[in-house]
Amino acid sequence: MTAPAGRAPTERADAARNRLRVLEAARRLLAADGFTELSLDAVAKEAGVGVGTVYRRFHNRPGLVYALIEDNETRFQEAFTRHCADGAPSAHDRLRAFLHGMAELVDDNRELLLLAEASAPAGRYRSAPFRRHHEQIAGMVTELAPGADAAYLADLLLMAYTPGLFDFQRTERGWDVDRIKGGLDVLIDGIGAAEEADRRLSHQ
Amino acid sequence: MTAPAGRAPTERADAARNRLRVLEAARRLLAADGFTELSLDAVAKEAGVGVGTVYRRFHNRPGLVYALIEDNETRFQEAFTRHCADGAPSAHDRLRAFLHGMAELVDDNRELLLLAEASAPAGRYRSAPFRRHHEQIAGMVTELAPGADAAYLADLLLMAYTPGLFDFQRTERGWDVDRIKGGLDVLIDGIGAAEEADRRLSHQ
DNA sequence: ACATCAACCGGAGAACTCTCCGTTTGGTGG
DNA sequence: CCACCAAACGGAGAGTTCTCCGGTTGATGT
Repeated sequence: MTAPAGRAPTERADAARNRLRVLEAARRLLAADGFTELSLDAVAKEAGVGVGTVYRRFHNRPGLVYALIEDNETRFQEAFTRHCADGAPSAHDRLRAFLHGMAELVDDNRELLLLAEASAPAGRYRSAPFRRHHEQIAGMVTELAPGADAAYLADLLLMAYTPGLFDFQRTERGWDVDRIKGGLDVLIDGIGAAEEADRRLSHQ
Repeated sequence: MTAPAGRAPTERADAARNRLRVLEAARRLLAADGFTELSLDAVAKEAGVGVGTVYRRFHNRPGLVYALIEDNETRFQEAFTRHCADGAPSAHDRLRAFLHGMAELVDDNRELLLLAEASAPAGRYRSAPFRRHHEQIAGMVTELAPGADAAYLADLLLMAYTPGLFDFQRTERGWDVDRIKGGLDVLIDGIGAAEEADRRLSHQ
């Protein structure tokens, strides 16, 4: 009668049980074999279910891995919402907080994200998290620089968190998260400054 | 004696013959089956060589597809070099020309690039073209804004050409190339403006 | 011409992804 | 308690990717 509070209307008991089994099996295999590979075949075997079950529920590897990360993502969103409620910060400050927080979120889940997007990287732009983040960033950019192409700038800002790039910068280039945050700051200031310059020009 | 002018020192005749066969077979299959898939097994069969031969020479699908695009890339580089020779344009103008030209290059080869990075997207950052472009862009950014983190900004500018994103913007969002160029212009101006603002602040 | 050998060839085979569909089962209304 | 069926299960199988290694061959020096 009452929906089980977890998922969509009335998830069957066996489905719920198997969902947990699969997620736990995935965590177990990742802990054992490292974060560089995760065969869904192996996950199914470890979970004691058929491969069909795994694929029906999670669609593909990114789907499974995102399910593993979901909690961190919602915590990040809550933290951001809380920050916005504190003393009504300016668009500039909110954007900065969002981008910095995002950098930390991605850094914390670097290996998992990398694994997720090793396959099906094109699906990223259609995914729900990407769309949501895009909307949020575009909103703040519009506020900060009403004249600029907010949608495009939001795209580019989001690309800063592409797992492959992020990991490359952190690992191969040896940059720390602060350097990345600093780079993003330049961009934020640049967007604001370009807008200002634009305004001065057209109001001259 | 004389190197065959094509490749590394003394490519064997059979190797050269097979290389061409494979490339032609790939073009044939792409023309026939569309640009959404390209099985290297099928390419090998079509070319009349073993799969091992294909993989040894091109390593993986991106490798093969990049070989297919290589000509366009060198034409782009030559055009850019020519532009830089014309009347010594400013860093701002050169960067703008480079980014716009790149947008057209990527647009022209959209389908192939998308195909190439459908697998092995992480390899992108280590690839020779990426490194070369990065260096070129970073150089111009340094000239334009000596205070900013040129390496980071170059990374981000290059991410604008990620095949998945580019195709998404063009196809799903229905943007034309000019809109993308316009978005890049805002960024270029922003980088310059932020730098200027920075300078004013520190010289105050 | 011929011997030598590094480089190349080819395809069997291991591992993986994802689909398809016949079978089973949890939930519900009578 | 039972009958019903939408939903979930599972694993065989088709299609790929990529590796490995025994066999072959093109280039070179004599």
